[in-house]
Amino acid sequence: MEMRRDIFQAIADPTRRAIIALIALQAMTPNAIAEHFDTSRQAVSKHLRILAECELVSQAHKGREIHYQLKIDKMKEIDQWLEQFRKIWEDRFDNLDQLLAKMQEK
Amino acid sequence: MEMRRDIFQAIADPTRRAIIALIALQAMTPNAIAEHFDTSRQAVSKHLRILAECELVSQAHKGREIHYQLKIDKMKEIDQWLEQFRKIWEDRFDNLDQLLAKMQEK
DNA sequence: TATAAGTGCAATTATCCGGTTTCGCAATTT
DNA sequence: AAATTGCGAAACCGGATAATTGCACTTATA
Repeated sequence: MEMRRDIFQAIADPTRRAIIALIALQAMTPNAIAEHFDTSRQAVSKHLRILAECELVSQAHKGREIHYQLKIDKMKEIDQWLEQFRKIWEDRFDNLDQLLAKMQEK
Repeated sequence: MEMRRDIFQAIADPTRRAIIALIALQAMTPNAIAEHFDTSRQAVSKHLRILAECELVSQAHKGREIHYQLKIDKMKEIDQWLEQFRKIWEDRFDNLDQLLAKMQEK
């Protein structure tokens, strides 16, 4: 029943996106994270589990606390997927640029 | 009716991501798109409906055919969301860069 | 040692999602 | 006019999801 998750599914949930942003700069415990949302600690824990399955977070155990932090490098996968589209919209921008240049010549 | 969808949910499904890539450069009909997948035309139609709800595709009616094309600009929304993380990983790269520079000084 | 705090896991439930099948409608072809 | 083609909508189904609740385990504190 361990479903194969990927990073795109991970960021589909708005709460998960908020968590990702929250722990991007500094590690946080599940309890501390849960305080930022209108949901239970267990629900946050589940989200963290999903993020961990996608290797999007790292865990640092300190006594009975567990500090979660975003593995920022993993986010580059989204960036890489976007690359194909970025090429297109940049090309179109260039074309528009050239068109404007031609119009100015006349 | 369901205004509950956003672009992140749209790209969560792998088939939808493939459709997006397929119609990024040129408009295609549902039938033509469906030929690229191991699924029915109706299923593709459902995906296109979801993409349309997110304003990710444009429709051009030609007789009884409907040509769908990706609204590439909408993809920039993902890019904008990534911006916050791009800053972080670029900063870390800079730090690493400076660290390497210092090490070479000695 | 007894209690409290921090956490993960299991069971439950209501909802959502993606697919198929069937159907109806409009545009084209014969 | 009749048959075909292209399409979306509705009904349905099995599996996935997200949230809650209850519990068990470990670590810290009284």
